[in-house]
Amino acid sequence: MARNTRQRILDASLALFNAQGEPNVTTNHIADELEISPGNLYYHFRNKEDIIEHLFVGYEERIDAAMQMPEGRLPNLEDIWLQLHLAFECVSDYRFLYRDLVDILSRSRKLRLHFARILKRGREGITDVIRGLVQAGVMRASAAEAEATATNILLTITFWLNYAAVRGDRDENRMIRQGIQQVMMLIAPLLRDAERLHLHHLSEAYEAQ
Amino acid sequence: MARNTRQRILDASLALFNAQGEPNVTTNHIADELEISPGNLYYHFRNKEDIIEHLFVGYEERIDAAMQMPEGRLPNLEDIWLQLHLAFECVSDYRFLYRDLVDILSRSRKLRLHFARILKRGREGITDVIRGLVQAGVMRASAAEAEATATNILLTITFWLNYAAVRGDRDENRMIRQGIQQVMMLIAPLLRDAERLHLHHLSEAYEAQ
DNA sequence: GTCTATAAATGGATAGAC
DNA sequence: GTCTATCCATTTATAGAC
Repeated sequence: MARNTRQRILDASLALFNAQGEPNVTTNHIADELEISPGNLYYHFRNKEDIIEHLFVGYEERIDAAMQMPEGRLPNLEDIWLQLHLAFECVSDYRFLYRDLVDILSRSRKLRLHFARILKRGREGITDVIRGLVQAGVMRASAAEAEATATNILLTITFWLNYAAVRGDRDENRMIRQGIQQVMMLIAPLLRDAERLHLHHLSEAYEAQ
Repeated sequence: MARNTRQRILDASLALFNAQGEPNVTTNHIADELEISPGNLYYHFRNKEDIIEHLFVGYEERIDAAMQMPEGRLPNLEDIWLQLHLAFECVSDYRFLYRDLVDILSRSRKLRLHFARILKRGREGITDVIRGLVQAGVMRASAAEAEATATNILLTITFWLNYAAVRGDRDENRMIRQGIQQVMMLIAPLLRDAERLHLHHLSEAYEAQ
């Protein structure tokens, strides 16, 4: 049952962190939720930070997977849509991390380094896609505009859920859909007419679901 | 000296919150910093939340002032630059609020309502400017693009400092300059050629300072 | 207005029995 | 592996003297 309890602690912690915010969840809350003793929890993890670090490992795997672009060919608009979906859903599943991002990272040099690396990889992936679209003639953007757009997309993915939360939005799925639409609208002005039209069709279809 | 100590507590709190993050600053830290007793601090404020709420009042005045657009005429690019500067500097001066935004707002219905109102007003102000530029023929954007751009600018102003912090940026002034440039690059693709050129000239001059 | 002293509560963490 | 009991440190907050 060791593996089991350990995993249950991680699952319950993630759920509680996401629901109430990491600063508002104590190790006692987690133990209570699972109906185990605090001592038992501390048998499996050194401390709360240790739990967070293990959750982060799962997050990092998820986000790395979500950042994998189709190899050997240029992504089309549908591909991009899918990638955004994967990214936003990962962010959503680990939203506790983003909710108090600066504070959580400030406590751990390790997480700080890993997150910086994730941002860097995300930035590179997005930049590659944009450059590819420009070269394929689908998109028109100066080098500076391409850079700014990449930054902008990353910023939106990273903080969209916080923005939605602060505005008072509660509906999880709606938040994600709006985030994706927001990113798509950012790149729309850079697209050639045909693709721009295509994008708006996709957007309407998506909105209707 | 009552007024004096009260104000010193607010000043010291703001400085400490900004430097270390609000969750990491206790009322004892604040009292220590001022070399007054905790009891004295609690004579002037009911609790930590009370201090935050009073700081928020100052913030709200600042941000409201920063959102005032020139009346009776269309803003030009230089106006927009100035507005962004005022906005980013206000955000920077009260960055503790943005650093742990979701958590701080989650604790106080009052702050939540006020902040939602600020976002709403900001959104309206930005939308007005964009619409004005479109009508003046300076900018080209569909209604949906204009909406998305307004949202995007607001998102950037709100979370740029966090993004910079997470990337490991320390230089305060550099962060602000980059934030402004980032916003300007967002609207560049929507501008007519002449204004776009003008913007890039402004941008280069700004970068060189 | 300000201080000292201290209460009251919480949260993190450990020792030792089972 | 798990529990009970408990300790320690921190933080908030108040009472009462000056």
